Amino acid sequence: MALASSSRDDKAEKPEILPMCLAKNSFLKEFGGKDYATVNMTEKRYAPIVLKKRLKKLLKTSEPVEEYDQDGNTIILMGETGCGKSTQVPQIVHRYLKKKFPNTKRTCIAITEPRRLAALTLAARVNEEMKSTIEGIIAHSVRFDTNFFDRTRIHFLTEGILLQQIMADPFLLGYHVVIVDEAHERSIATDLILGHLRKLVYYRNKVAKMMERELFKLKVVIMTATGEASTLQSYFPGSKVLFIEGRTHPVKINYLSPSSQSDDYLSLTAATVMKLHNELPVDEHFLVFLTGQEEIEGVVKQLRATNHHFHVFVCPLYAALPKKAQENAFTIPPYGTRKIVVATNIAETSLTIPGIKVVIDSGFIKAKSYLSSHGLEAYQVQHISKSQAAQRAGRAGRECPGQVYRMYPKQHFDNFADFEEPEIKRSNLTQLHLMLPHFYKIDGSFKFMEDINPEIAVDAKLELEALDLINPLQDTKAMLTELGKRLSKFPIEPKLATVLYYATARGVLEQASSIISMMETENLFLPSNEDTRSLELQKFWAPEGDLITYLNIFTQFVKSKNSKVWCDKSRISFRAMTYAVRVRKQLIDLMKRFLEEVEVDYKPLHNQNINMTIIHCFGKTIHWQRATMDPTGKYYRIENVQKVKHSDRIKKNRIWEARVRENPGLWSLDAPPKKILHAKIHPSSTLAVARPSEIIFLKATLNEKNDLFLHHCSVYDETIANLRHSHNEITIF
DNA sequence: TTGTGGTGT
Repeated sequence: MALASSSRDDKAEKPEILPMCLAKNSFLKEFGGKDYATVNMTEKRYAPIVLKKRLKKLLKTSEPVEEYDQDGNTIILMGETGCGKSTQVPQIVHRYLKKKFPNTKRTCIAITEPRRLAALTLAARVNEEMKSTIEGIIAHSVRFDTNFFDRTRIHFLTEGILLQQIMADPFLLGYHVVIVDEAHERSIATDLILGHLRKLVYYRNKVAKMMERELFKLKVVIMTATGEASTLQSYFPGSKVLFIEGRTHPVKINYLSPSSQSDDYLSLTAATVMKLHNELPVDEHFLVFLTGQEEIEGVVKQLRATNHHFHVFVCPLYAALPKKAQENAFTIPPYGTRKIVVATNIAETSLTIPGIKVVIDSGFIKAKSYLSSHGLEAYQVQHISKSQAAQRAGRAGRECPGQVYRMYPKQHFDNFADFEEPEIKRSNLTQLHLMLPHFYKIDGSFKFMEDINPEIAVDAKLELEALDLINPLQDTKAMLTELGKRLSKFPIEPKLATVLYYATARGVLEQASSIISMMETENLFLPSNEDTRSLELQKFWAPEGDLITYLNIFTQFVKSKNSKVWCDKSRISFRAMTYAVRVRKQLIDLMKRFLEEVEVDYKPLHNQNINMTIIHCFGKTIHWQRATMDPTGKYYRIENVQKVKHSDRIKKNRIWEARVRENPGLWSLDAPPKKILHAKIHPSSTLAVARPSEIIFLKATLNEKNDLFLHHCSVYDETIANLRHSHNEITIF
């Protein structure tokens, strides 16, 4: 790895990128500062308790801080993918710590990854490279899978796990160095972690200086793709920036000539693939980037149907495709055959396909966006960013020099945004706002790298207020209600956590957690033709709708003793079911733990339909997600004013009628309606055909064609709505 | 009458 350094003062200068072999020393020089190798602290034992005490004392007496000066303790490490930084930097840091603190019982490095698979494979690879014979020195932690020990020195974990650890211990006393990998991906978790670390580095180092204990320092390494450094650098004032040389091969870029451009990028892409297939050597495999399943299947069909089919091996690749079919893309095709992988952005970051020499880039991506005017997440086809185009092109140069064919002219590329919008700007932030008070704990402040969109924040707070999880009149740091505090640690959406709480009070925790864990799975059903699907579904189908159908499927899976054979026969994903079982156990365990100090009254349900009770728990919690059918058979939202028990502010902002303004496709909340936009029950729902007159839904999405679809639907008529329970509500103190 | 990609002590 090769590094060059730059400080705040010479930002304008183009950084020098040095060859690989000099990397280690320059990194260590920056990492250890001047006193590297001269400091030899002797720590008899690891002493986090002392550190915690001093940190608390410091925070009690410290003045508000304008700028969290990193004082050289944060390093921003920029380098292309494939430069080896994810495996090398943790080892370099590990050896540095060992040398610097030779008598310390234990030092530990955390490395966060956005994806489970990366955390698992990197830990395995580093373990192999270091030839470590003691189990657990290098460990991984992802949900449901950890091999972390007290003796662990290098800990690869997902961002989600580190967030949970921050909420449990904001000072991260178990770590001496935190490395944030793939920071450029800017997931919501990345943004929270970076926002926390910039404060923590400041305070940990202040205490370390006061106590003259090097060991109490926290150092942070932010590893990111090459690109704009100034945003990160000003967010971490006093940080060092280093550049690492890449290990990828050159990729020749071919743009579409302006004369051949067309609105129909699909036909253009398919035609280009066929043309290139006829021109290029057959052992140069293709990777085609499109936006979604439907497009991909269409193009795949087209490519397979041509008379070239003897020489092409066409593989679709998208997340919903069963694992078995996905594996085709990773195989070596028959001799004399060209492999053509047609993929979504799953192949952009998550999966690396061997043997690719040519990339065909449509220039489009299907991405989530948040429509704050009506609190909906929408999926829309958009232009990619320049950095995504580079990322896609890079896929052609993993093993040898390659080329990319961009289905857009250079002039279009020049108009692309530099980077994609970070997830925090295009998502519902309800769950984030429930976690946020934990991040104010250190010194009562928190600032994101880029401010949250205020409309999105208002939406999130209103929903949390409606759920009684926050008190909006309080400061952010003290905003959570007692219930909110408890539910903030559940790994599910706040509204689902609240459903779980009500379900517990009514003695149907087990059933509600089954249903919720089923909703957490993706791609539950294996592909099958429509006729067999409806036959199979009959076995589980519940007249009440999707929620009880999920419960039936779960119950029968458990009855089958979690059998894969049963799953295959029922055209249900075994992977999804196994996942649901684990999520369910986690939810029940968490709920039991949080209710330990609370009296729960589990009265048996008598003379009452248990399914109605379960549905009532959902409907009562999310009463603003009720919808009713109009005479034309389409759905719109209803509001039941009597049931709105929270503040007037919410009533004003959330008159949940499905109306639309001039703008087609918008589900207006409060503006005078000009035109009513109707929602449809999503075809995957068991109620899509029956279409009962009154329903609740757990999710609404807007697709590319402006169809507003309701998901996870259940019948919810007046009988259920007015259900009275003899059970006591849980009171939480 | 249909689903970009991730993630959670």
